[in-house]
Amino acid sequence: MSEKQVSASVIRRLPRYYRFLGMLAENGTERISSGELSAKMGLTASQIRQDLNCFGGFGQQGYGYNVVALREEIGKILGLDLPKKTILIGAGNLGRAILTHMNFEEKSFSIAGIFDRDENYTGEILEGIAIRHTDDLEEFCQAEKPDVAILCVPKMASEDLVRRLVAVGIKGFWNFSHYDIGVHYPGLAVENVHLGDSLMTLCYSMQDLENRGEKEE
Amino acid sequence: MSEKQVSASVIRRLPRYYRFLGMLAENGTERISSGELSAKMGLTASQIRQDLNCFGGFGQQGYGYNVVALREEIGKILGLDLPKKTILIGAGNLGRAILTHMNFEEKSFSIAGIFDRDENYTGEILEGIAIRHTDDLEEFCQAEKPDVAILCVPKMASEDLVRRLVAVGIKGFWNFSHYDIGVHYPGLAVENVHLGDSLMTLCYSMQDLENRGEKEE
DNA sequence: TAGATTGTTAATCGATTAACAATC
DNA sequence: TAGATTGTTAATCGATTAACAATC
Repeated sequence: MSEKQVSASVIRRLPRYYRFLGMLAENGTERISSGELSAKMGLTASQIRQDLNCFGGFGQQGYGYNVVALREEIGKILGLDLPKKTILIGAGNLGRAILTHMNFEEKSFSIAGIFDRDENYTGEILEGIAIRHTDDLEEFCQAEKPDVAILCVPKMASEDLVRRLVAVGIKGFWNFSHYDIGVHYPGLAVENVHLGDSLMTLCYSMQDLENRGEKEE
Repeated sequence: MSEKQVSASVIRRLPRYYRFLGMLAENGTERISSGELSAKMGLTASQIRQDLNCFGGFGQQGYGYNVVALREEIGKILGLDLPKKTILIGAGNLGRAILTHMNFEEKSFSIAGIFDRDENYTGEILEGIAIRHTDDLEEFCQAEKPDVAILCVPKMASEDLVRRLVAVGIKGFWNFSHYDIGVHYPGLAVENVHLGDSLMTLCYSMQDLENRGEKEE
């Protein structure tokens, strides 16, 4: 049962399928065809069928796909059911916003600890968890063996922190810092969030929109 | 002087170039070749040269690229110098984190107003700006004519808000809500940030890492 | 000048789309 | 059964990589 490597392009679309199927399920839609779904999502029916068939045949000819069943399959493919013990590094504005805004449990992430280097934060309770000082990172990780770290610290602090976290066995990073983990540590699971890049891309689109408008005049 | 449409794949790489060149400039590096830069960034020299040549020849044979000059060129291509009057909708945890964490001015975004539907927030000052009630949105926008809205509200609230914002002339959205603006309003500049999708992608990578590990045993 | 490195064209690779036979 | 829609193969399209002549 050799699993053929699935391309990153396909994987990146799975969460979006998962979201749309969730919405459909909420609306009580029972079944959907690739054609209907493609119209809603703004892509081609072919692509949807190709994407899904990387993982198996989840549909039925002449019927389409069962919304709830397909959603669950995609959830399993993504590993949303795999438990992931998680720590948050950096309890500033961004760390707190992420902590409260994400539905971690829903995706089987459990927040086991929160760390910050600011001693004024130490002991403060966020979402039922006391903030620890970064000095206690090693001790905590050796005891608790977390899998994932959410990195909400400035770039300057990241290099050292990543080294320490990798040393105590962290295998996955949700990286909001601007330190390029992937380049330095291959073989980890890293997901970089560069909000600045996203804002710059919007910037380009705005300019592009304006240029196009001028040309039409 | 017909500008050929540049592909989204190229555009999405520009902010990353911009960031790396910024780092190099900080370190005092004066010039860099596509080969050196590709090694640092984990991509091919060919790709860098191809990407840059979508916009013009910024290098010099036998020498490479001037770091500071190239960075500025990319900034201009992205439109970082184009002023963008911006409003924030939703002053909850996430909105506040974004407000304080992003370097808006650096990219010529100026925050002109902040709105929230929670009356308890009205009048509160964030970064020198008083939070307004969402009811005052139209009046404010007709007077101030902002270009961009940062949408940090729940999905439920977004549909109505986007309709209202488009009506008063907002052309760009930095969208942290889960409402799919692009599908409903083509012809706007929209940049969606789906943190949940990013977290699910990390989830997949974790599972994948584990599977690979097991196979090797 | 000789060496280095770009700009650019050509070749390759992968991803998307189209088509259609299989089948519910 | 007839109609619909999948799973899957083949065709197309676009993006990445390789190669090399131009040139600083």
